[in-house]
Amino acid sequence: MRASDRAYRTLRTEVLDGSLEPGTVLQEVEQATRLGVSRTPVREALRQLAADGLVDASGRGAVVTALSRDDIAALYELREALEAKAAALAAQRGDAVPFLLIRDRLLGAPQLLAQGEPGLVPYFDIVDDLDDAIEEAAANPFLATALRSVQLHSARIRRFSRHNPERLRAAAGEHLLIVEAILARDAELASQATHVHLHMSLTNALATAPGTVGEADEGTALGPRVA
Amino acid sequence: MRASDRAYRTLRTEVLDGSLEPGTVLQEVEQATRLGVSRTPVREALRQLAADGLVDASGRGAVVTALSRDDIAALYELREALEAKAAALAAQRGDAVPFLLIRDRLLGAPQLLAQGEPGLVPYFDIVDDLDDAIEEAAANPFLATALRSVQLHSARIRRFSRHNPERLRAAAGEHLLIVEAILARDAELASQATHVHLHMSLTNALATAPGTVGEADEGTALGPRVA
DNA sequence: TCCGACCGTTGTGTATACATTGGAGGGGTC
DNA sequence: GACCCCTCCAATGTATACACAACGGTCGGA
Repeated sequence: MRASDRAYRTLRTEVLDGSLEPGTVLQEVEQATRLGVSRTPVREALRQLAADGLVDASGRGAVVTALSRDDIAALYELREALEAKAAALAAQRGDAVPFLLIRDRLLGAPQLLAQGEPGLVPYFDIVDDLDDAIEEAAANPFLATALRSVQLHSARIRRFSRHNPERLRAAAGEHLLIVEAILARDAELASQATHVHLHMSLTNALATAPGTVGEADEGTALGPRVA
Repeated sequence: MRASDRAYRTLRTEVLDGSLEPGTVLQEVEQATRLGVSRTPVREALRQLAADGLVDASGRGAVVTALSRDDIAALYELREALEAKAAALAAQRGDAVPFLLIRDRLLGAPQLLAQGEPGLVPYFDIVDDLDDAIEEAAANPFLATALRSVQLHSARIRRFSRHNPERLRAAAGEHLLIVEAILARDAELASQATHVHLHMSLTNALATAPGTVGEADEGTALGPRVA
């Protein structure tokens, strides 16, 4: 694998899981040293992250972007537009088979979630596979690109709902409803069920998320951190 | 301005206006020579174009992407989801002033279009300013990013409607309806008016566009061209 | 003591040299 | 004659060197 890809994936993972907090300044030389590659692939990775909206490259050094509560609300507005459309298209066009499989897996989700922490990974695998199945069924490359972008940012929020099993159980039910609507080829219902799911999800996210995702509580006057 | 920005803008303009046709292979050394810069900024520009979806960078050399009729339909599906949402948000949140100004300008659009070719630039300026005003009024940075992406691809299609004054006059009326809905703070109407406009626009685009936008009719067996 | 200018340091932008990979073409063999 | 393999070449990937611009610190003057 190319060094630039490794650099990109490493940095992206660190931004998504919060080990690189918002406000962190990523400097080319510094990251090149840390990642054991030269500046060239790091530059490329930082440009990519900037295109993703995960860092802000204006000026000197790339700064990891913050996700304010307003940003989360805005992200969900976009998700609603995109995912409702995607669900509707999937209901119209999609092949039933993958959704049948996902339905079965979703029916087992409450058991998974009852296991606590170890069940979370397989649970989120189901949700991710559902996203992929809808994206595939919608058969629209432009929509797919836009969906991947919002999924990227949504991943930064997900870690807050990880510790809310009650919400996850409810979400599993909402996902099931979406799958049923797609299987019934009811585009309108699929769209509305998605709308409902995102509304509940946003409510939970805003209730769970701190003022600004990942922003350090200590030392706001310390200026940007350099990692 | 940075050399990489100049390279990016030059290449992007050439892709959008069709002077670099789909299938054209853009090689780093070649473009570096042509644009009078080194490979480094060209690499950056090509990466950016790939992120935009204007070139396909898989494998060796970046290939200018084609826009099939299916792609155009898919693009309009995404536009509908995004622009309907944006118009609705603009109706809910937007400041009326910019839309009042645009309404006045749109009322003069038929006169502009009656001038033929010289009126086209100011006409499309009005449309672009309306897009910007809606984007601004929607006050959603994620939606704004997605909108800019579809506008980029839409620009590749626009040159087909340039020579259809009748359609442009109708489109001006549809835009006016959207503006009126936003001014009336009627989110549902703004959304539906956008839906209608895009439906008509797509119908026209598919009627006007060749099988694959910009694809050479001669020599499909010649393999990719190198520019 | 405070303000401003100059210089040093640091970081990014660009160019170029070197490494590596992928592919095309030719030759050999089955 | 066709297919496979080997070799060579060209284009991309990576590293590094150089140039320029911005920020900070210090020194001098008011």
